[in-house]
Amino acid sequence: MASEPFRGQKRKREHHHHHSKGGTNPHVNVIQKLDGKITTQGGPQSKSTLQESHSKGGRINQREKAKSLQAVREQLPIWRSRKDIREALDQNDVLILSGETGSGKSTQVPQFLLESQWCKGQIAITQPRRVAAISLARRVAAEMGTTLGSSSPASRVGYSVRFDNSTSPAMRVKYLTEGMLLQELLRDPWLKNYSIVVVDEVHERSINVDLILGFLRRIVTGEAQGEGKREKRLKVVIMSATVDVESFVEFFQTGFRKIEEQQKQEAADEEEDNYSESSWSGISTSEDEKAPLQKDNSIPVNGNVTKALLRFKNKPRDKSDYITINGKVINLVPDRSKSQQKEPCLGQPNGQNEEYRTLDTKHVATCFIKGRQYPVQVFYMPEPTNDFLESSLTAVFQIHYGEPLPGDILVFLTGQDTVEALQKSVEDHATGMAPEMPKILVLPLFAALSPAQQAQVFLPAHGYTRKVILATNIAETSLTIPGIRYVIDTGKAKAKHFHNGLGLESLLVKTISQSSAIQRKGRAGREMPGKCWRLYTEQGYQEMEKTGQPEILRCDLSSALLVMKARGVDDVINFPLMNPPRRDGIENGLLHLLTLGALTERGVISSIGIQMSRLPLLPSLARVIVEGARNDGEYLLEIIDIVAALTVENLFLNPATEEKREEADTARAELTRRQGDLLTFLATVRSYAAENANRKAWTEKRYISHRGMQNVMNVRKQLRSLCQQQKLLPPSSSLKFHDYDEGPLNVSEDISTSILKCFLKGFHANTARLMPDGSYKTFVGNHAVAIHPSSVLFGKKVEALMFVQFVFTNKSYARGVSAVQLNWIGDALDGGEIA
DNA sequence: CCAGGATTT
Repeated sequence: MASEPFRGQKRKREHHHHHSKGGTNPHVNVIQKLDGKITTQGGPQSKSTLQESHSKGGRINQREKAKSLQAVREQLPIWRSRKDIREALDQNDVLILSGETGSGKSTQVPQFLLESQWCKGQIAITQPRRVAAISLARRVAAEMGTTLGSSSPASRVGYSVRFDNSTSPAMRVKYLTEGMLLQELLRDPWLKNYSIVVVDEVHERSINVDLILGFLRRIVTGEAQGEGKREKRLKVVIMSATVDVESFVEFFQTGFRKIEEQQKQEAADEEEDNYSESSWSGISTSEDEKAPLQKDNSIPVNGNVTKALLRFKNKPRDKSDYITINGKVINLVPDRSKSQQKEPCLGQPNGQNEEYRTLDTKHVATCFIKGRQYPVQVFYMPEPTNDFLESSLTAVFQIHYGEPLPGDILVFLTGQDTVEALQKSVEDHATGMAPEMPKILVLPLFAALSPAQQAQVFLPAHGYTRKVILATNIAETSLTIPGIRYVIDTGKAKAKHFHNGLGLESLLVKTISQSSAIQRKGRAGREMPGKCWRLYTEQGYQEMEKTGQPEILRCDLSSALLVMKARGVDDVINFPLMNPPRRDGIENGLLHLLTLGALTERGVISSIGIQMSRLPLLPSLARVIVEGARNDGEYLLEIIDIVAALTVENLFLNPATEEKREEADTARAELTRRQGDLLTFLATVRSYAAENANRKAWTEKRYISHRGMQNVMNVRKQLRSLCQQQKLLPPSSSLKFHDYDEGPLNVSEDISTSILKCFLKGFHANTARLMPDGSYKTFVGNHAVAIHPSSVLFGKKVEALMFVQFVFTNKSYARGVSAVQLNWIGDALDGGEIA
């Protein structure tokens, strides 16, 4: 074993919060399966205590339960602030509430506000994850002494997540996922159902949260224009775990300030038409400079060259950004300033909401709530390490020899490869331990693991044994593991990053942020005082970014832009975002939507775009569905099956041993199609659907995820239903193959070709051709690309490829690969996707 | 010539 890294180490104590016994979650007693993920639930709200009953006795029981929970509520740190929180929102539109772990904010804030005089509608609380939305709703229902959602029409608490809606008419408090609120925004742009929207876990800065904050700011400040305004004001609560309250305050105040300045400006404009120059994000706005940004999007196909010359121009007042393609001028930001201006709406001074206009800082209140966590002692390395696996190994045994039981160890690693490597080395070393030492049980934990394997982590080890859990980031926020007292933090994680010019995403190991490090450390202090070993120096910690980069700065923006366009945001460049993405990222996303036909030449969402936006899919995949609906939707059911499979990650499991891998290969052989992964998915979905006897055994034999296939069937059902609603599919009664239980497993060559041609409508930019040396080069940009080893086409040579994902890890890989013909790619472009 | 951090509609 390597030398001890922590000898002569620096010690430091952080965050000694007050703690009283009988905290929120002293023991965890229920394992709940949801969506293939195992989650724990806190003790007091265990499943058995929440079994709803419609009998009278059951209701009395509920009330008694709620009464006993009241005492627990009053112990929460946030309880003392309930009056302040209510008053803050009596006087302000926005409250930024920063509450540390264990403060009770996610369960209590909605209950406090329910009693506010102005709160007549529903309260929405958004969560980034499904499980959180459901378990919080369950907890709050118990505290309020009411049944949960759909179990009774009188229920006052419910939740809404995809595939699982538990709501009722009398409901006042609704927990929902961020994605669900964005979906509601499509139907109800002013969120009229709600008196308050509470946005929880904002510090995670998911792209959905950033979009939601933008939409909420537009509503609450009056930046949003158009018809259908609210009669009552919307209140907004932003809840964050970290201390960077400032940026959220600034974000909302900017909105209020902007409206005031706009109104002053309008008054001034009565006298003088002001054409002052302004610039956005460093882009020159000079009129003389004809092409401040110019890009050659040449796509050579069949000798023809489609030139997409991108030119931007900006007149600050009318924002008529446009692209020129083959001499055609196409607006990206349509000018609706003439038609939209004078509409009286929320927040404008001539309306009944005059108090909006008293512009001082009173629009935005802030509040800080102490958390309740056990103290965690932190150790740093005296010197940086260049081999975190070796350091982890040393640290595991240093803890095992030096720290008492009970107390399990959680190690944060980067991915499946590092988890498996460390598992092997820890197990090897453990065999050489003295027999009187406690045993070590090593448990891997990452998303691709089967639910049964994930469940191992939550079971107590029997005998004189210490659990060592080797996890990816999944254990940082998504899963909470009981019994952890020692955390080893490598300071690394894999992060995805989208590269605009290349249309390529990378998945690379990066140094984590300080807030991630704090979050990881906190995993040791949930049930008792703990210790955290950071496999980097204290200086290393100081040099980390304070927070991680928001997702919106790291991803393909076409999806987010379609979300905005479909919800009436034409001027996407001025949509309020806390961290506006680079201009070229927006251009790229808009251009992508344009080539998909989701936008018209004027930059307005097209009928195709509207259809796409109603599908819970990436724009490219949504476009494939819409394409499949043309020609009488002949192959749309097949396409839906494939798309459904594409949306589910880790469908085909990767067995740990070589032997099992071969077993999987032979079992899957009947599903494999030489045309590639897409048609292999089709055969898989149909074959699974046709299996009536034992679907679980069917998946196990083939090393296919059972949960994953169940998910595929859910998505398939949803896509079919959405397509029927939009008349992309005929109603089910006249549908020949409504369910493929009887459908053919194989499709003809002609049908395969038609299907792949539909996919080219969404993915013509993701194509590559075979080079003389046997490698593949993309059509767009001529970049080298290799077929991913998980593909059925791995190692095969075909004249051209189409792929669903282009990702850089060790090198550039194509995933979701199909064999196509060169001339199909030309056809896809001639078909007029630039409508 | 050999591999996918985590969410979500």
